[in-house]
Amino acid sequence: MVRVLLVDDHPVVRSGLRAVLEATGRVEVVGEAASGEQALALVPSARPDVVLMDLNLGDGIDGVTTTTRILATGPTTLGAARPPAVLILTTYDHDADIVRAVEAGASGYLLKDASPEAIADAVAAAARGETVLASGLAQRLVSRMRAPSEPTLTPRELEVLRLVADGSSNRAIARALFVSEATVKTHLVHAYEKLGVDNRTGAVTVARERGLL
Amino acid sequence: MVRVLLVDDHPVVRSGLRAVLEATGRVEVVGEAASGEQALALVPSARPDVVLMDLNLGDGIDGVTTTTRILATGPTTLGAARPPAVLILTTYDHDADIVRAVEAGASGYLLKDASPEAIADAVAAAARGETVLASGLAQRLVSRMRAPSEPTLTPRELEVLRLVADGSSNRAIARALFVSEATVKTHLVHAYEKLGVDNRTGAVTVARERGLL
DNA sequence: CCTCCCCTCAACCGTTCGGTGGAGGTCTGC
DNA sequence: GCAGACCTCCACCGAACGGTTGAGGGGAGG
Repeated sequence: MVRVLLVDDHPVVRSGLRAVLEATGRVEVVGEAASGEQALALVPSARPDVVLMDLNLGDGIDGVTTTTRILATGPTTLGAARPPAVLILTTYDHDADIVRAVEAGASGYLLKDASPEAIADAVAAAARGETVLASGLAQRLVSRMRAPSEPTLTPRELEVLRLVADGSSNRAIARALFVSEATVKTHLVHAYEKLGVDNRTGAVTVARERGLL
Repeated sequence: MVRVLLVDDHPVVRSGLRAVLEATGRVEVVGEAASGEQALALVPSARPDVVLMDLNLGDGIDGVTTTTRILATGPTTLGAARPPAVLILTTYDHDADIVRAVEAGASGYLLKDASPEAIADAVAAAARGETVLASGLAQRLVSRMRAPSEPTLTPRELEVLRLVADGSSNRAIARALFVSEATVKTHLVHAYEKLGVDNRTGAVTVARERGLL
């Protein structure tokens, strides 16, 4: 029996996962958490083999952070030989956080519209130490490694873009970030190039589509 | 026993709802549909008292359309005395479609992060013919009736705004809509006033927040 | 019929943006 | 130590945008 901890802020989804997993007869749900904080508190006592975690946890710490912390719990914490595998569950395929979670050490990710069989299989695979990636992300990771066809915005560029999204003028952004207007324009021009657009509104839309904002 | 039909494109959510509802002992799940089309096909034979419907059904016809059609099935269809009550289930509180669904005759709406008790209560209330509205929308409906503090964008303004969101220039929008650039600017100025902003990027953001795009 | 709303267009103005081509600074990693 | 990335800033230009006023036509509804 694979010991699983469910982490999702929706009670209904937790019930559904529990029903789906227990129906397989191969999985034992050893706990449920409605937030990242709860999950972190439960891991030591519940000692799951696999943590099935929603990325979008509403208020509180997010799924990526929770994943990082769970995987950081070394052998020192209680008697666990090693931290549990973390399997990411998410609604949207185009969530930039997925990449971050996998880079943080998650064993894979699943879409919420997956079939019960697919979910059960993925849990079993994660318990065996394997990695499970749905197609979309696999492609994205490969392409990111191979050729950075989707360039990364620098922190400063992102910061500027966030203010642009609010409808701020370059002057306002400059004041907010304590830099000159020229600097703001430079950041924006760079962001335009990276996003493949030629104006601020398009940049905001593309950034949103890629989950950068 | 209240007869309920579940409509959601996520198998996990359907399982969760089934588990939650059947645990109350007052509800019988008489069917599950993964799409609007399936739901419409199942209603006559399953004869539910209440249809619990997700607004976001992925591909195919959407939740609002499905709701409209279900409620349009009069006594002519089979032996049903009247169409079932439709209870909307949605993830986001700020979805403009909620208002449309309620206007289409839905008996109320629930958020997916609601507690099992709240969901069961809402289903029971809907079966009794009552209306259940979560707080957010109730306020919105009231305020929309009382004072249009949240003005409505005209169809043309929305159309322009959608193109703006893609990063199109006024000139490009004018060409796309076969009007002059002056007209585009007029629409935009009106939209800015209604949305309480003073530039296109801010307008897009506010419109997105309000679920208008 | 007359009003109200929506869509359409024009001309003019000042402001803001987008694009270019620089330049100097810090910090990281090889 | 030096390349490379990142952040900072300047000056200039044309293009696009935001704001205003004014105006005409069509459809819905009292």
